[in-house]
Amino acid sequence: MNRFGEMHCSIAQAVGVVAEPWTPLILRDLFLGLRRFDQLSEDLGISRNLLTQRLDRLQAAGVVEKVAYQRRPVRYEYHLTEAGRDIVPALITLMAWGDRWSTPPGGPPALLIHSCGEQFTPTVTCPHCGGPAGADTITMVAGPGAAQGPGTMVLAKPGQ
Amino acid sequence: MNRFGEMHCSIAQAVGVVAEPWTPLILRDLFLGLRRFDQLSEDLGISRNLLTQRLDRLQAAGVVEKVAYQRRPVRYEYHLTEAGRDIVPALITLMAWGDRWSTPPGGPPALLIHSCGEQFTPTVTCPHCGGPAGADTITMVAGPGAAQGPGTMVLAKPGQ
DNA sequence: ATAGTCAGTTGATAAAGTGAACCCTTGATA
DNA sequence: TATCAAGGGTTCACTTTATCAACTGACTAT
Repeated sequence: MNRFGEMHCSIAQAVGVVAEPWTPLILRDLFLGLRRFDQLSEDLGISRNLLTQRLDRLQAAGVVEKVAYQRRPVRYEYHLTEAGRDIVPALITLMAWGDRWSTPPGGPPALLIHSCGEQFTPTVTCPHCGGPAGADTITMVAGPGAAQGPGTMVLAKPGQ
Repeated sequence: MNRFGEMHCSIAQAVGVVAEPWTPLILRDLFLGLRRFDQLSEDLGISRNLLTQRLDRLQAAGVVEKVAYQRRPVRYEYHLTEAGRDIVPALITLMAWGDRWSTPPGGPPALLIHSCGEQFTPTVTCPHCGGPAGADTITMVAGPGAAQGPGTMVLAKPGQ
């Protein structure tokens, strides 16, 4: 766990696990179906020792699992766990932001197809009313676990 | 622009801008209403030279703008631009993930209230059918701007 | 005159990341 | 029996980033 993981903030928690350099791209590749160390290494161009370290940390965080796919010699591949698959909505939301604000020449490199059959841009919504949830439609308030500490100046009440 | 910004992948684009260490937390604080250099520095505990550099990069990326709020002496504060406010859905999706998978003792540090009046957990959906968009309900396919290069092994067609 | 505020800059030290080469187990080939 | 190749790493020298503390500069308030 790094220093972000110690902050009393769920964004910092998430960032501490999945926003280290390269990690979001490792997760994307695992989602897209790459499984093997050498595939990830080749696709991303990340140095191999760092890939080892990242996969270890993701495994420790319960986001990725290492599975032996053969014996003699033992060889492993990496899969997303449930927690890992659950990060996909955040990844595609980031992807939509990237498409919108750094328009690549020639159009978006990738598109999303929903199980309903439509190509779509993911939208973050409130499950009660179905309306969009964005900077203009939400308010963040202190929750039951609010505490003082780094990164909590706004929400934590003094003296708590 | 760092090496992620050069990849032909919208996730890498977004990561290159908003997933450098500390940056998501800077954006969160700006969304929550912190504006001034010293407030950010104190709240986060980030070193001041790195905060300077991060704000410069965010400004260059068009995510943050620097506004003089007084003359004599000139003093600046930082605001989210439209692109910056548009990253909020991704931030709260990450926050929901953090709440779900690293349950903090005492409950979540922060809660979200939607403009409809309800406290909610953000959901990523397909705008056509309204259904949830997650690892099990989406497919990623090559888009018009697909190209070969680092991080594109799965989607880009060989020979393109 | 002295102290304090704000928004940084400077510089020494420590931590992370890079790139290339090497290692180990094993199956296949010469 | 070499020896080659595949897969999944580890080691090491080097470069880049980050941290921490102190300092600067332009002012205002006392």
